[in-house]
Amino acid sequence: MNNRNTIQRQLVLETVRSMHSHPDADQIYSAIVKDHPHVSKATVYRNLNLLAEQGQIKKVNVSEGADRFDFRTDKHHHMRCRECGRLWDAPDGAANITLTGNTGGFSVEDIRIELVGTCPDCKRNKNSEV
Amino acid sequence: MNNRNTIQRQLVLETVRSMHSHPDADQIYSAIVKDHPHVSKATVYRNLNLLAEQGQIKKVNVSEGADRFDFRTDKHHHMRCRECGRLWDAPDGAANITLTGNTGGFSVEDIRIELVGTCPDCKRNKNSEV
DNA sequence: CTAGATGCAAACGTTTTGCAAATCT
DNA sequence: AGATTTGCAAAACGTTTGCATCTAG
Repeated sequence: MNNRNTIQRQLVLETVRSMHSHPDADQIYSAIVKDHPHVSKATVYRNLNLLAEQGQIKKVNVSEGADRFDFRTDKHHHMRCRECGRLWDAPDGAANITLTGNTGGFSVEDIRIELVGTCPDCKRNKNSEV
Repeated sequence: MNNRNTIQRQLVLETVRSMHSHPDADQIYSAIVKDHPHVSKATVYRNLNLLAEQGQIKKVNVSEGADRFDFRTDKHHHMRCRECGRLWDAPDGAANITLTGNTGGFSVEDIRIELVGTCPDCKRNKNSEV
């Protein structure tokens, strides 16, 4: 049997599903530990990886800092604000990528896209700083 | 004055320019230390970051493992082989991305694309394994 | 009963940092 | 001379691992 239903695993899954802010492992761990001080960070990491492998959650690799985790498992892109570091979901159809064939014998199996820029909140702050 | 012309900085720049295999900091360091045993890894890191900031080389963030460095500074995408980990330049026009406007007030300033798959070499090895 | 999961602490790989000494300009 | 850069070692950071213990099925 693989995939036992431990309290820890349920907690990790529930916590990721409840946090819609693309948290990293540490934020998920902190949220869990608040109510369950006995849970260890290693277990959180192990379960995040396992749940991501199983497709129950998604691991989002970002170009700066720790990996984020996403309760959304459907295909969508992310926008990272270079000011505050927050990750945003790109609206459906915001970015469209097409492979135009010639990859010189390299088989493309996955495409990772990250839109980097400035979020509305940080744009506002920048303006008011002037 | 910013940007002194130290031997170490020249070495880092020359070494990156001479290695066309998308090396990581450690590989660049090893290549330098071979002939200049006194150079420290911290200096290599500091210069790689500085040269990348100045646009003389490019830092390529990949979704697995250490950052790579690229002598090419022109805009192009990369393909990462999940078998051997090597990075390949995507031929011009291999991938085409278009922003279709609606990013909900988020200003996109940069688009990072990584094509993940299997390189020709590793495809060949896989077949002969069967 | 036992394969699988946990907690802990220690190790890991990558990168940055504090500081005194050295070096460019 | 003076600001910048270096080397070194130590720390930071995010993540994984070894191992003895525990637990779900």
